[in-house]
Amino acid sequence: MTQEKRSEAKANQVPEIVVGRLPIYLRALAHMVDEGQRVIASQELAERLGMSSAQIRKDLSHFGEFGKQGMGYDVIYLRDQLRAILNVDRVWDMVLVGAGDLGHAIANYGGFEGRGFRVVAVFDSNPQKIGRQLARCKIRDMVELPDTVREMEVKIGIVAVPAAAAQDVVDNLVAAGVKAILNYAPISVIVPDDVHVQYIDPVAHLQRMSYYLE
Amino acid sequence: MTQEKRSEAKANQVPEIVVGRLPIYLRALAHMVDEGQRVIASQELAERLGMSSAQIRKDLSHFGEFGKQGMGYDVIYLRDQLRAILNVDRVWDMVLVGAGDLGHAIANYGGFEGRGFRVVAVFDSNPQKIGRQLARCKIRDMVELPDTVREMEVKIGIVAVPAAAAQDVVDNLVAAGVKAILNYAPISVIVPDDVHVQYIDPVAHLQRMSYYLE
DNA sequence: CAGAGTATGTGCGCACTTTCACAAAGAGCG
DNA sequence: CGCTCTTTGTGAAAGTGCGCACATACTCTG
Repeated sequence: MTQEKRSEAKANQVPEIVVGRLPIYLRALAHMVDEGQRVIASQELAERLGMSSAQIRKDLSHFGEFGKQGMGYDVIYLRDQLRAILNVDRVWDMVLVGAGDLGHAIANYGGFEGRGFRVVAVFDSNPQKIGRQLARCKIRDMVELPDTVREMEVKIGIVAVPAAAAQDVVDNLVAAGVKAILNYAPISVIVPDDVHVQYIDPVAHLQRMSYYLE
Repeated sequence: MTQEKRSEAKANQVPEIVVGRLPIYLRALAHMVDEGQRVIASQELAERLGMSSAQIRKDLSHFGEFGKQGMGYDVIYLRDQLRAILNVDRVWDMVLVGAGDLGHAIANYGGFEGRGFRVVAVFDSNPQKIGRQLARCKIRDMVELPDTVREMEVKIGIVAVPAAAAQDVVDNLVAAGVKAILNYAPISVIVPDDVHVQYIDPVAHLQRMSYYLE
């Protein structure tokens, strides 16, 4: 039954908002493993995350029963289950487009490793940059993008180009078969229904908070 | 009436989820201004952002009446109104804690300027780094943080330190009077009710998408 | 092994969000 | 100026999400 529930989860349409919280739980659990904590109650996890324990339990219940009544959750077990649910019990290859300052920071970011992702190719359209080394990758010409993405069967793209170029880059990635895009350009892009986009826009977050300031 | 509505907006508790969408609208409008578009209908804006036009209209209606029936919205006017609502018709000073790779990337990020924010001070606890120049700032010792934040009356802090140090840094910022924190460390932190926190965790966004992959 | 204590998983109702759909308001044209 | 066309702003309806509260199940102690 638990197994059945887990495999049906995607068909059963787990709410997006729930999926969005799973990485938060996973992040917290990973730290607890580091700290040597073996067991955690939804109550305590909730306090750490500033949310209600019922929400955590209900979120997890979409995917199965992971806790032991009277005890709580085995930290390592739950972490591994969440990794499996989120498909990060493997490593996903990503291509990075844009080798400017931002692209450099992303390529050198140490936080991907160990959490399920890595950059395997970098592209830029500036001839000055093409051929240079960036982290473990040689910077390639944008025109090579379609072939590379297809050959390597990459499903995730990171966009780190100026806003004006972002939609164009996204169209290229989508045409090449990419199904998930992490967009650092401060602009909303349009993609087909079967492609996912997430935005990294620190300024948008800051503005959200500045509303409440003063 | 419009004016009244605007000034009452904060007391009237505009839903957080609405406030969170305003920066998205502002971002899109800023681009339209650049592109020379003068007028926009909620319909067209909605298509660009992949949402419903009714939602845009209802969101804006929390703050006043900005459109002209039969015409749509004056792009520049609406942009300026949103800037005022979000309090970014001024420039907010921010302190950055952490001068590692990530801190460097943030300090050199050109996207803050022009959208209402700037970094005015950088701190690190590593004696090797203290005193060095980073962007326009000299890196200061963490022990100077409380005095500096208070003297400069800074209300926003950016955390770019390892996860293990994040809660400690946040506590320091809060004690010094910071009311908004942008946290790049991949860990949830605890703050008093009157302090706002937003998280930048690219991996969390990636995991959210990898759930749907394969 | 029984009884006390603890924490899960979930049905239910409330609250919040989104969408629908339309009256009202302005633009433009003849 | 009146008629048509467009698009806003918004009540009301539909749809989602959240937390309470409790039955259930497991642990631990004596």
